[in-house]
Amino acid sequence: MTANPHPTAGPPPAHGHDHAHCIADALMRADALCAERGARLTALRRQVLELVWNSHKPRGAYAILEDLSQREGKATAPLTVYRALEFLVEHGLVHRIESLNAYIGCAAPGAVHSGQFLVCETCGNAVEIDDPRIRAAIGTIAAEHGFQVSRPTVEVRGTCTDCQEKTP
Amino acid sequence: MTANPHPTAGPPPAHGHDHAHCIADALMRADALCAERGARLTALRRQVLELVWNSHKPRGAYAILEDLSQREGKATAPLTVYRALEFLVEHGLVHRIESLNAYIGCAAPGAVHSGQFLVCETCGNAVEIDDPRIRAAIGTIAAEHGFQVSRPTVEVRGTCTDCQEKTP
DNA sequence: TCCGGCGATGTAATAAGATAACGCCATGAC
DNA sequence: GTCATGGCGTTATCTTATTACATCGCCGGA
Repeated sequence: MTANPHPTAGPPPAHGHDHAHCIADALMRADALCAERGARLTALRRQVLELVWNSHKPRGAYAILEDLSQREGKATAPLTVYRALEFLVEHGLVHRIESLNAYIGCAAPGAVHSGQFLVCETCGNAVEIDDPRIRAAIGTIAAEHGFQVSRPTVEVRGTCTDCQEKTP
Repeated sequence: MTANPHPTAGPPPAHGHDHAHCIADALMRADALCAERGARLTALRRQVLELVWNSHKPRGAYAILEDLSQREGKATAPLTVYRALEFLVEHGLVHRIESLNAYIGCAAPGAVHSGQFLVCETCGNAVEIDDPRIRAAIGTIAAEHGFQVSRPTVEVRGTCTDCQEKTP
């Protein structure tokens, strides 16, 4: 990580797209969403959001912490990051990937997010999906059990297309 | 926890069933399955399995560790428990609930387990389901993304019937 | 203007969860 | 018997997350 002190200025993370655009978009949407809700997207929170969006890989809180410390030029406490992440998760700007203890930017904040992910075990990328069939199936079976859903979590581990091609 | 030094000898955990039966069943199935596979269900592993089955609530590794230490009458190292859990998970006798960092006995070891759970946030109970619709939906969308599934995880947080009735 | 309150952040300590490295011992194959 | 293997013990350490308490700064009302 020390090789690239300014991660956001680096080349796109081999994902075949202009990632700077992803980040800029995410920040814009976050600004809009928070303005709309009267939520305070402070400099710190915005910075953490940007660091989360640094790639399409879920990032651990302590990895973000390191980046943040580096940017600020001074050591930052874990709590600082956890609090920012808490805010971002609450507002649906970031999702937590439970099976990795890691965080990833939400592709569609504001919209319904049932939190479904395809997580590649090889490259580490995670793609957010929001499949109505899965959502429906969960709703149905929950109803059958008289279970009231508050937060459905779907994390599918496996291998993405790119990685399958690389190692056939 | 210190109030009940012999958890397995206690009353059923308010779940409306003879839980001792659940435990005995689970152990029997485990014995059979391991015998069939030539896997060694040692005394330690069996003990840990029993402790996992102590309730229908997912239990943390350190909670199990405490129970184990108490039973053995001497301090046990975390690794001991983790190794046993690893074995049990590998053989599908126990599932890990990612969103809780906790472990729970598998209701149907040997059968296909796609690892789907309804987790009650109030009472802590987790019910394993294995809904073909959810499984199918995950399979479909994964295929659509060219994603090769290795381990699907579905953990639905919410409130179970009993707890809904208690706090309407 | 000053003050009170509240939300955001800083600091320190520690809890909770998990693993790495090393070695001993029991079991079973030969 | 001896050797290899797998299970287990011991110690240290790492990662992840939270608790408790202090401080800062902004904003509204007196």
